[in-house]
Amino acid sequence: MNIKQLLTDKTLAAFSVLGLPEGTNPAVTQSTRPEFGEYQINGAMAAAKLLKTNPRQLAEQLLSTLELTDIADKVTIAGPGFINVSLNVNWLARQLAQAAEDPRLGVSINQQPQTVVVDYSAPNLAKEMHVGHLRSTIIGDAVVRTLEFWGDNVIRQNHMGDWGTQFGMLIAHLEDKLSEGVDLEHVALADLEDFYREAKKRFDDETGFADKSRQYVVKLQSGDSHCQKLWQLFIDTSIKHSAEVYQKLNVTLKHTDIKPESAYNSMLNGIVADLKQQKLAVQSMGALVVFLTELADKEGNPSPFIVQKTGGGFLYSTTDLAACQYRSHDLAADRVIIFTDARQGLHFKQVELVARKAGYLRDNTAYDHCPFGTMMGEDGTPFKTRAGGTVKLIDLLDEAIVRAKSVVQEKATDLNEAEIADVANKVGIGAVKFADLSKNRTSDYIFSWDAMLSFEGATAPYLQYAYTRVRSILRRAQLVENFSADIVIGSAPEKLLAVKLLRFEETLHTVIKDAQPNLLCNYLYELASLYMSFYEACPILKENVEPELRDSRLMLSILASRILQQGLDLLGIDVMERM
RNA sequence: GCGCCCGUAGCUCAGCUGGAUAGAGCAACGCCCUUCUAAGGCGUGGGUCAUAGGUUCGAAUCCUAUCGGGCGCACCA
Repeated sequence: MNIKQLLTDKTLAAFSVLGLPEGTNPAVTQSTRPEFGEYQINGAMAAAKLLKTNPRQLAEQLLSTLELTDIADKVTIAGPGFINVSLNVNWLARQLAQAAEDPRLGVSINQQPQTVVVDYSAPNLAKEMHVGHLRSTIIGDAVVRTLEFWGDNVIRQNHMGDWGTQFGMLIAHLEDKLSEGVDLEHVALADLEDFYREAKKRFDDETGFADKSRQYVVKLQSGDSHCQKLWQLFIDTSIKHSAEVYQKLNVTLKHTDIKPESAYNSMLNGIVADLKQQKLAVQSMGALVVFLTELADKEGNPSPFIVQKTGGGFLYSTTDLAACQYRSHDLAADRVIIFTDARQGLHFKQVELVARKAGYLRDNTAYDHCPFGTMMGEDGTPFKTRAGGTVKLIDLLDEAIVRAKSVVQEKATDLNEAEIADVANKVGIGAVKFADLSKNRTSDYIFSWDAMLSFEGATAPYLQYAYTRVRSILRRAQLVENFSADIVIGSAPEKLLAVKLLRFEETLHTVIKDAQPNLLCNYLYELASLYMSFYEACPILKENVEPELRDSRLMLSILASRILQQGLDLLGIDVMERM
């Protein structure tokens, strides 16, 4: 059930009867204040402006034409031409009854599924995952889960960085270590982060090492078997690390979703040859470049986009073009969504321009780069540890779980050790994810241990707690299988909760359209909050509650718990029965 | 220099295609556990929506300029 859509359709029908031009925006929105009902139709004012008529009069015409019998109790005109709709409680109750019978909780299923390729997480395999990978990984995963729930055909692609220049450096360093007789598995690759730091130091300081590294890249990319064998060791180690992180983070990415940069290697020569042949790419200062006049500066200097380095090497631009070709043509994607930080905005703009011109992206493939902000420290400067290094993601998650455990032990009195461990895990991970997912900012993202691991207010634990409260009631009620009862909405908290429950689908659509899970976070928080108010104000299992009223409230509780669980699951956050 | 993103309560952030009196959480201060889990609820205080113009019935939202912050602009990804 999508109330907003329903009212939009009704308004459009009325517009059509009134002879308003096609495309007039009904502008149906959720009401801004309780006294304005639940929805308001603002389209009359804009339409009146267009037709140069009196908005109030047009609103009155619209009102007499609108067919909202049963749906609305009261439809009134206010101010310059607002139309306020107050929904009928019996109608609401019927919609809720339908949602309760539906495994999809009343959310309709996509009638025209699209093939959507979602590129997310994409860690650099030369290092361990650090906090900078958090956003792409969990935002991408939430959007993927939501798209799948809606019914799209989703193809996850973990565009792992396994082919870059750093691997030359790592291989060169590893080779030296091996010649010193170091035990490979246990020493050299035990801590990829340390290993990377050592190699980087040599790359920067040691004469000759950088050149040697570059030679190794060329050897690797041209298929040298010895180099590939060493390279494979890094890849395997690193993928193992990332799998651990994904599991701990409750992220759906699997080994089969990995489509790393190296997977496009065989396409790169062809891409470059084709760009030359199409006269899109030209030689410039030794490199092969596509000049983009669309992105020229004020003096008319076009923006350069290098597709092949001096000396013949390929770069990520080449790989991303190949990825466009593969996704749009081979996978037949209707939409490609890429989650990376905002610093790559220009790059993806360039990729899309070139890919469209060259035909690597079909016209009917949407290409959505969804950026997010750089991680900042609490002082507003780029985020680092006190020692000046990066924070490993796995360490962050472990700390979250430890902190959660101490809170759980303090608050939960009747849980055994195993239950405490389980709750701590779900609360800690949930808190980290919710803190991040609930933010919309595309610029600065301020990282704060305290904010992230605080378990009060608008946080995952609040939602999880709301869920356990509902479940506790449902357990006590000892409901029979397939319990069902009439829903009667008699009080304000019940109506507020009812309307919110019926806005689940509406919310999911906005999440999908803009690839913004924070909208789902807001919704779930408001739902939990309204349930908490309902819980305090509307007794259920207490004495002197009429059986009909009790059963109706149980129905509302069942729906609330199911939507909370489903919504949190779309965010990749688990719930539990007790906490 | 050019370009992109951003500036909303003390702090962290919402605010959907322009709508009515700009909302949450944290922090502060009251109240509410013999009664369905107090990780909770109810209430109070807190705002020149960076600034200045413009567009219009109506602007936090759109346009222009300025100031402030972040980031990006040729062989890293």
